[in-house]
Amino acid sequence: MKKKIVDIARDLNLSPSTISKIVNNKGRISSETRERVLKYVKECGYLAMSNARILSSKKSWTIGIIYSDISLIGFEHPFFSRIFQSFKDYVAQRGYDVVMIVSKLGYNELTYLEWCENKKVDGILIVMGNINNPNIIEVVNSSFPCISTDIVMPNLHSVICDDKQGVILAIDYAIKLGFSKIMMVTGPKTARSFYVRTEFFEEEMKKRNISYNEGDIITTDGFGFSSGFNAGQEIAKRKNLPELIIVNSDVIAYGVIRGLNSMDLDVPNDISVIGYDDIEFSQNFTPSLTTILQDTKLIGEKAAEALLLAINQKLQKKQKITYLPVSLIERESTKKKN
Amino acid sequence: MKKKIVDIARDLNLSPSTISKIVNNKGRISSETRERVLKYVKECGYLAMSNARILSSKKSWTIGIIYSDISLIGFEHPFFSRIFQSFKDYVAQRGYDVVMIVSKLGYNELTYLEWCENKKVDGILIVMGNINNPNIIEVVNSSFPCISTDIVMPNLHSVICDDKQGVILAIDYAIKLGFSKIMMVTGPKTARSFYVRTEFFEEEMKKRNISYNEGDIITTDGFGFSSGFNAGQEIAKRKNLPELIIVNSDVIAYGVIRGLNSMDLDVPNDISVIGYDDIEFSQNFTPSLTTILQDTKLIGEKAAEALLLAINQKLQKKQKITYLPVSLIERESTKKKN
DNA sequence: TTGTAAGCGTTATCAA
DNA sequence: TTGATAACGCTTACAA
Repeated sequence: MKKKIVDIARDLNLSPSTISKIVNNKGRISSETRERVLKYVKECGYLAMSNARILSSKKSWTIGIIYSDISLIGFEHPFFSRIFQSFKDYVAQRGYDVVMIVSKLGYNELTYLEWCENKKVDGILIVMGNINNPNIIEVVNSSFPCISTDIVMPNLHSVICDDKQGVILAIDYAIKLGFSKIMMVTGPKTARSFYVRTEFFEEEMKKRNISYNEGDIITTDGFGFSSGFNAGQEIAKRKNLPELIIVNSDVIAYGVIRGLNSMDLDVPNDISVIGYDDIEFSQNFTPSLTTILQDTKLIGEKAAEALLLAINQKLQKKQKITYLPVSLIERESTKKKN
Repeated sequence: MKKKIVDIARDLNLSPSTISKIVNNKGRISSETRERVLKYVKECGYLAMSNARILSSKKSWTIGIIYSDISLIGFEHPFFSRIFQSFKDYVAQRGYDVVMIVSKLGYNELTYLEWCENKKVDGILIVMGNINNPNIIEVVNSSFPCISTDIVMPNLHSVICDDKQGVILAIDYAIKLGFSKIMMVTGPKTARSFYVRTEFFEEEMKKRNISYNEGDIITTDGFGFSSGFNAGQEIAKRKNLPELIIVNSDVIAYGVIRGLNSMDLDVPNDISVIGYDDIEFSQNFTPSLTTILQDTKLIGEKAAEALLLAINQKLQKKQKITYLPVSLIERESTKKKN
């Protein structure tokens, strides 16, 4: 049977509170007894029972995770899965457990906030969420420290990739290849990333005096392959073909390529294509996809770091965005002019 | 401020223990007070503080999840992610929270078992694990109820898809298409599923009197695209080409197809290919992949159901395997003979 | 520097 | 049918 704190205390002829102070690194204790206790504690592998500890202290050493939401993708999206994984590893190293927040627990319908209060979580990670979800809004505006690796909204600290840099990398790369007839295909603008990337596209194209018109930005009505396929076919029908297409998602990009193929246009020989995300299959597509890589591991770590900071320093909540760098991976779907 | 049980008791002029009994559906209470309490409890949204409850009772309403392991894939593997998601939803409906089990919590290296004891979890799901991991072996042989959706071992109840049926479906489909020169490409046999599928392949081929020899089963040395690519090239070099190849993983299958392509062999015109898993991209490959679909949602639900049963009935631990049906999805990578 | 005692919010036992 | 009271195992004022 595992020893409790009273057992340790008895064995060492000390009081439980002394043990507690030592293992939690609080109060002033003679270095002699401190070492004696630490040694013994290590020997018998003592660890304070999680629930008793949480009950009697303010801290729970637990972080609640809001994943999935209205969108049905949830855990199946490798982009967010990776972020979650790296976040989890980072906080685990520092003693935090990670619990999935659910809004229905048994017969009770709970708001996220109620759930968090009930569990006394120390902080909350929104891996993936929806800014219009009242449940999320409530949590963000509560006193719980929060961090997001997806949504951006008032009162919330978000750790996300630098979409502006991504677009710039893509455009400059296109220029370097010798192209000036550049298009963008983007997913639904309800998603923040798709929205801002088109904004930056227009901005940067103007800045570089590259002409383009409205029709050079196509917004698909879905997130998947087939949306891209349709866009690809539509592009192929135009009399004035682009030389290069920047697509704001690898999945859609792959659809675009096949759509072009279906109209007898080759990538990259007729048209070059740049994707976004670098999903696992991007290197296995035919052609393999030149794309903008987002470092999901880094996102998870930085988010974890920021959240733990907020937890420990009781920082005032305010909107903040931490941008992380992206990079361009050169593969076969793009090719120099001529 | 949320009401505690004492607040409720005071408001209603009852004792905390009475309230407790009612919300937990225990003891004999007059239906009159029961209803009065239930009504009030619902009104003010009272919910017992999780940690206090766990501390004073035997049950924690928490299930620990062992995910990822020696293999580095972890959450990035959509197959397991989906299982986890559906498991989580099922148990949440019945009042259980789900916590990731980590083996390092702060400065303490914990075994899985120690962690589970510390958290007093009610049961454990092994989404993905390794049978050689001492940590896992220890947990499986402990008194904690366990369920696995991946590994199979003594003392453990596993809920997995029927690999035999999958192989039979593939072979019979090949026969239906008119083929008799059938090969199998499999991933490393250290993985249970790859191992048993090759076993079943040999068994069923013999049973049907379809001739094949050793060389007709290729074992790749990796799980990825490139492993398949190499296998595809190797096959293409043979003088005696197969008519159909059963590949035990979609990812590898895609590699095989490209490997064949690289040697000027077309799929399905020269050779048909059947995959396994039905990953998201299987319908978007060129050609789209005929494959064996595993119902991940069902796996998660059945595993959850079985685990909750084990928890509530304190069943004796023993090895057991629950097989779930698979199905064949017909797409473009296969084609009738001639 | 160490110990005492109260308290965290429940549930469980037993008595009324 | 209900209510006292003692756990549950820990932390934390406060006292020594």
